[in-house]
Amino acid sequence: MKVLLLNRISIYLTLNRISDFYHHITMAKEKRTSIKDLASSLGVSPALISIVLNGKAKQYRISDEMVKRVKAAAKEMNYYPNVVAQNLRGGKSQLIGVIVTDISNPFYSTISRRIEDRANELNYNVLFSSSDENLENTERLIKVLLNKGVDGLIVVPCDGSRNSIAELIADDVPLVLLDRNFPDLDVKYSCLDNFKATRLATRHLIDQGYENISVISYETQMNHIMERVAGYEETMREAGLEKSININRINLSNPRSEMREVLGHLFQGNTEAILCLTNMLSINGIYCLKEMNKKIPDDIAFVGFNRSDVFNLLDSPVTYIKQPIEKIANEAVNRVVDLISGSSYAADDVIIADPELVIQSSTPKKNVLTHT
Amino acid sequence: MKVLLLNRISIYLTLNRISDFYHHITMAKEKRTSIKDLASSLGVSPALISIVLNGKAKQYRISDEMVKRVKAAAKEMNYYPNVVAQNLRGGKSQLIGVIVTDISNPFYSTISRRIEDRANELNYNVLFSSSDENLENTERLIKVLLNKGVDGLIVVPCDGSRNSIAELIADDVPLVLLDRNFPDLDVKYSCLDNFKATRLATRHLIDQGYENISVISYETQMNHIMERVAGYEETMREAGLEKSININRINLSNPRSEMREVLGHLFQGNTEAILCLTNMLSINGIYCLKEMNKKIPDDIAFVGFNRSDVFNLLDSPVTYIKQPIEKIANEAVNRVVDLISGSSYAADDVIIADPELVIQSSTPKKNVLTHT
DNA sequence: TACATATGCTAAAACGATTAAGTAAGATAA
DNA sequence: TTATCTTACTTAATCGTTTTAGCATATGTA
Repeated sequence: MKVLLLNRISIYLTLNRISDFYHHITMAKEKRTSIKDLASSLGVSPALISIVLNGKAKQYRISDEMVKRVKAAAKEMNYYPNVVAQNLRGGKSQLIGVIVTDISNPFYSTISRRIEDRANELNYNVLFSSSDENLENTERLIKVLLNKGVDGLIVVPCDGSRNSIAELIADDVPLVLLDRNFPDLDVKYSCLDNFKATRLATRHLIDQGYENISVISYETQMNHIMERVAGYEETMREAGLEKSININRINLSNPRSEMREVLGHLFQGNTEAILCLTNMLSINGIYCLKEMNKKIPDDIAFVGFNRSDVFNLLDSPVTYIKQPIEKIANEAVNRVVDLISGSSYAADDVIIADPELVIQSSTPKKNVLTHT
Repeated sequence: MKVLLLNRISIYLTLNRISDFYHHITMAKEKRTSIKDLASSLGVSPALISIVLNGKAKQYRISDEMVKRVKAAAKEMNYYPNVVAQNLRGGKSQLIGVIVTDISNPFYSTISRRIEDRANELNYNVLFSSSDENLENTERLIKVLLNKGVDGLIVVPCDGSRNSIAELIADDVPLVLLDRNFPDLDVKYSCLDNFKATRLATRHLIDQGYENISVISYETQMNHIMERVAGYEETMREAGLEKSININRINLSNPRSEMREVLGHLFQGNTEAILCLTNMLSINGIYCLKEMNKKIPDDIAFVGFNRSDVFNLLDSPVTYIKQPIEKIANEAVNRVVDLISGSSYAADDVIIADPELVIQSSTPKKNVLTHT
């Protein structure tokens, strides 16, 4: 359009004037309509416009006639409010800040997608960011997001972030923890029932006839992992298998080589079944087993955590613990919006979602294999 | 802290007064330091503070003595600027809106992560959203993001969005297309060299001795897919294999069953090698081949698109076309920031990134298999 | 002595929206 | 007739920052 116009008109212009014309176009670039523009175009005060467009016409006894005119003008002049100004004035930004550990991690990208959709349903937008499980990043991102004027936060807290989270609570920032929580803090959260998750998996393995069940976990103080470990331990103990409890912790700085080492150990012992406590550990484990030419389930039974395409591609698809991602994400958003606006979308103060065990052929009845 | 304090003092208070006290605490909640606070604490004007903290002291001939005092006070009172106010004043939000088709798709979540990081490096934040390849969603999201006051947009355009994109350009919205583009529009973009990508793959297959190479694509008018098809076709023609050109298009509404059908056809014909034009098609293809008990590469050679964990888990890891995701994401951000602020971070006006072919054992020399 | 120049700062408007408080004009009541 | 109440608006302050224009005071020059 612009170019067409320029071509048509420039016929009549000297070179000098063309640049004037250009300048004029640039200057004339339709600035976004503000409340003032609407006001002066209707010959009324800016306040009136604001009142009408915020649905407070009744309260301020603005005439129906005027309300109509204002709305018509707003539509015609394509007015939409400047969120930055609204935000400064002390209003809300309709923005939720989300900190996950890594948005490119399939678990968190799936959860983020659902957070996005739910937030949109409730008329919020989402600022995502990734902490890389790093405390400094987490603290920086919290500051950045608050500084951006987000109305509330959904945070996957990393190791060591307890105090930062406590500060947020003390400052009355609307906050919901996701995926993990700090049981000693009075904070809202939306998590898997991690204890039940490994309990379910361990019970299943025991029911299938396995006794020497080993866990692969990683080094952390985070509550969600400790719960997973506890679920395994307690179930083993209940079954009188306390002597077989075997927990292997991997340092995340070099997961592949540490996994190799751990698996090497396990095969020197009498481990019959492996339970991996995270998705990343599961996938690494599967890769390493393949490297070592060990077959699931012939050489070892295997239970993974969270779905992965990789699980279903094996000759024996992998039994895994499935999280109700939709529910966890939905309720996190519901809760934070409740905190922000006093609404009551959330089913509960705190969400501890039930896991599901998707049973596939990586965990067959043990006697089928050994006694036939 | 708050609770401790409350307990101590409440001893002396009636119930009524406790709520007063609570109210008082809430009111007293340390408000964030503003420029005004600094100014009055130093007995100078707010302008001076702003000038000093923006490094314009020289320009405004502020004394060195004063500069020191201001900086010391700012540090001591833990001042940091209110970004919302800065944005209002400067008309910028330091926000980039990003529309991908689905943030939970591994390709886009990986690219989003890099967009996030690069944007942060340039002092921007990112609003992500997902269009689900849907035109209405795309148009709605563009509006929503502009309403949020984003300074610029990075968009993965969906089928049929040409006109919406053209409008954005006409409105001078800083915009960079990602992953796909419209060659007839004068718009910035950051994409893979799609033609070269399939050219590379097809060439490789031909070099390995395959002649009957079939492509699996999907129904779309989008340029990036047409380029991929063209790269294949032209390479086949150059090699004198025009008669073997075989392009199969799948409707995305039901990919798995359509894939089964297509593969069934291919096995009835004389296809020796399959080239899948997207990651999703590749993974679906691999699943279906497994279902059909067909082995890669014994029964058929296979080239995939974009990396996937699945590719490397097969007995013969899959040869695939690798995109320089980092570069594509980086340059998209660079470009849009350049458009917004007149900087010049981007290497070029338009980025057409070189693909890389990661050669693995799914595409062995043909004669090795057939003539030994 | 008078004028110009340098120095070191301040005043005030602006960005766009919201809202408590106020006002003017007409209607109603005493 | 005067006081009171409605109605339908407006005024002006405010959020926190930036920036242009200006104002004293001090110093230098002729």
